Amino acid sequence: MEMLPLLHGLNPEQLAAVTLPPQHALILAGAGSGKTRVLTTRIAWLIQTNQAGPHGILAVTFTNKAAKEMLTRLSSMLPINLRGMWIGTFHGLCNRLLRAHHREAALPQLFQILDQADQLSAIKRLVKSLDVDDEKYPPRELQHFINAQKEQGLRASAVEAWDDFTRRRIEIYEAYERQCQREGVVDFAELLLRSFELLTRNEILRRHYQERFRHILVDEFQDTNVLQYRWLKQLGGGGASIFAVGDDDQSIYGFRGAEVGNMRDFEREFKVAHVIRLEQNYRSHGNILDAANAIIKNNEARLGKNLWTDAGSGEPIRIFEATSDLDEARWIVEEIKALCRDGHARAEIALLYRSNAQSRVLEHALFSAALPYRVYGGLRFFERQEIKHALAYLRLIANPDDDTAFSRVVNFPTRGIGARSLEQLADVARTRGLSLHAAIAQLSGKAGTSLAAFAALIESLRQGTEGLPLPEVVDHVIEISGLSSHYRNEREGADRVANLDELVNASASFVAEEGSREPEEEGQSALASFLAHASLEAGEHQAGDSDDAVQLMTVHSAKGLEFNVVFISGLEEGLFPHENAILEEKGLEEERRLMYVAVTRARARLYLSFAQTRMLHGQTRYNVASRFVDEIPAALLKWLTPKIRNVFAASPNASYGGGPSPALPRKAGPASDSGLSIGQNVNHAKFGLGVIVNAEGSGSDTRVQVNFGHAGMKWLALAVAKLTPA
DNA sequence: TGGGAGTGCTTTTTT
DNA sequence: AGCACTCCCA
Repeated sequence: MEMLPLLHGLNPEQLAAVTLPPQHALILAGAGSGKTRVLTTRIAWLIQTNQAGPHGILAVTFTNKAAKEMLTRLSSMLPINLRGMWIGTFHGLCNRLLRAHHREAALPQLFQILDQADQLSAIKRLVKSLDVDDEKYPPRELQHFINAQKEQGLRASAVEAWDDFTRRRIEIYEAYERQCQREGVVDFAELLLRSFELLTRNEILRRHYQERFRHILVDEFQDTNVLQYRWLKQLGGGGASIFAVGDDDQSIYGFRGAEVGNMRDFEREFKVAHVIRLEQNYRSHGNILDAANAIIKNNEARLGKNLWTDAGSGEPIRIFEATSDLDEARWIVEEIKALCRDGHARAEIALLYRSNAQSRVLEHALFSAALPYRVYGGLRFFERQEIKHALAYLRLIANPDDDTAFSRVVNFPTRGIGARSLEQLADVARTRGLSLHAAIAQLSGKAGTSLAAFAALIESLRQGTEGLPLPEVVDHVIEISGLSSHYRNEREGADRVANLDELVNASASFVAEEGSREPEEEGQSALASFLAHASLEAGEHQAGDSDDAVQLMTVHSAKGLEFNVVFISGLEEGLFPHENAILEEKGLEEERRLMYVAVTRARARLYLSFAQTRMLHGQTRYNVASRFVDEIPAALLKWLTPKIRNVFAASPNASYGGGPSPALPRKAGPASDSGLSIGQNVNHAKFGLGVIVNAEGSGSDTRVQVNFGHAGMKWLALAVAKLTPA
């Protein structure tokens, strides 16, 4: 018997994973080990060997991009129609489930989805109407609280009230639930929780889906939160096989509720017979992998895994110590220029940093050098102001009781409806238990007139678009609402007008795509699915000016990507690892995983850099090199600057070779009469080598703040502490 | 109603 | 420093 062509070229572990008999499986897939390939080949194999039909497969990812990628690869592997297959994000699939069973889920057919920003404004509105003290209960904090509860699977009634403060927050959570229900809107976490509850409560539906999906495949399993895991357990509870792929070493979203522990729990609770490890890396050269392995080895909480490659060790890792953030940026630009001269494509060069604030200096330097670049992580299409305005009008057509949408555009473009009128309206709505829109009819006087005119506008939009194809609906709404002319008259409005036009195009291509793919949603208003699409998929990040551009992004957004050349900048204690994370063990381990992710993005060449001083939040900070630099074996590193100032290495006496000494701003401060100055390296008997970052007081009262790296930031009295210049 | 001044925040981010 | 947000005045 011959092997299916689809299995050709898989290594033994990949093959074992792909062809596993129907049983629960945990695949530990290291960076660059062919994870997506295994996942898609597994699906193709199940179908080709008739173990499952497309109908019986559920595949879950975290991002729309990953879902799309999977679908694309699958359709090139299988010459069949994949329509019946459920591939998508957790949220997308839950949306699909809730749309199909909206009645059972107690939702209006055209329920709207609140994105993060919508949710926040809904909470702000609620806080105002409940007369909550927003100093004590900041809306942002409430939003976080509510989402955290939902992600634990907890309704307001189930949250434990341990103190008065929490009790009040629970009341607000409860009021928020009522408000959402009244308005017919759901937030992201609600999509998950609501569909989980639907399946819990409704045995018939539960069994239907449990019996339908015999194979459940999960991508990036290390990123699942508590609720997502329970959701999977429930769907798989009818004897399905769950095939979970993940990498605990790449879990970098703990800060927003991702639970790496789910991997261990899964292994235990589902009695996974043996975990398959994909450790052969097809991406990076040996030195890069060795560095990554050496770094991650310092983490305690690991399932354990060691990447290897047969690609040869390749080049050493280049490391540069800059005197300042500006100096660092300048050096990076010079290096990139040289790389481009050597024939490297700009798009194959990535510039990574820990936090977005770092991009400014880099962008400036790239811009000055006329190097095309593209920054990821900006405002996305569906998040733009003008787009959200247009969508709000569309939402009001679908559901005039959507108070969030109502509030957004009731006076935009301005039509003389001021804060006073809206307060009046909100009062009426509250006392009578009506939506803002419904409350208009109860209002008289001047406020009543202008608001009635707005209600009439919404009604005319609804009537004027009835039966029209979606793109024409969108176009009509943009024109008649006054948005279009408003932005045309605005000085800087040209881009916004263009974006509104683009929205019409987006709706047209949505219809074109959707019509060919979603037979199950027939009969449902195209408008509603378009609105859901807009919420669930915020759209491409801001397009770059040029296709062949240097790629700038945070380490987080680099996950899943790879480049021939990678720069990791700002490798400084306090920045990377971030100071907020250093204190707790878990935080530091997550930072280290982040570093691991960063390093493993590189195929052939990796640059590391750090700066002695950096401007942050309007203040100059004095830094020492990141501990992660020291976790890389010295033999793998090629220093482009003499190795000094590296507090973790025991060579404090190395001198700065050649050139002028680093241009540290040495202000004559209180510290100077002791022979010490800011920016100076010092030795301390207990804490070791550090750098002075701040000083206060004078004479015998002088205290200095010293960054000791490992030992942290300390304030020391000069009279007491024995500090010697290093 | 809109803009100017004052205030406060600032890790990472997808859905 | 830079940005978002609020508040107050013309």
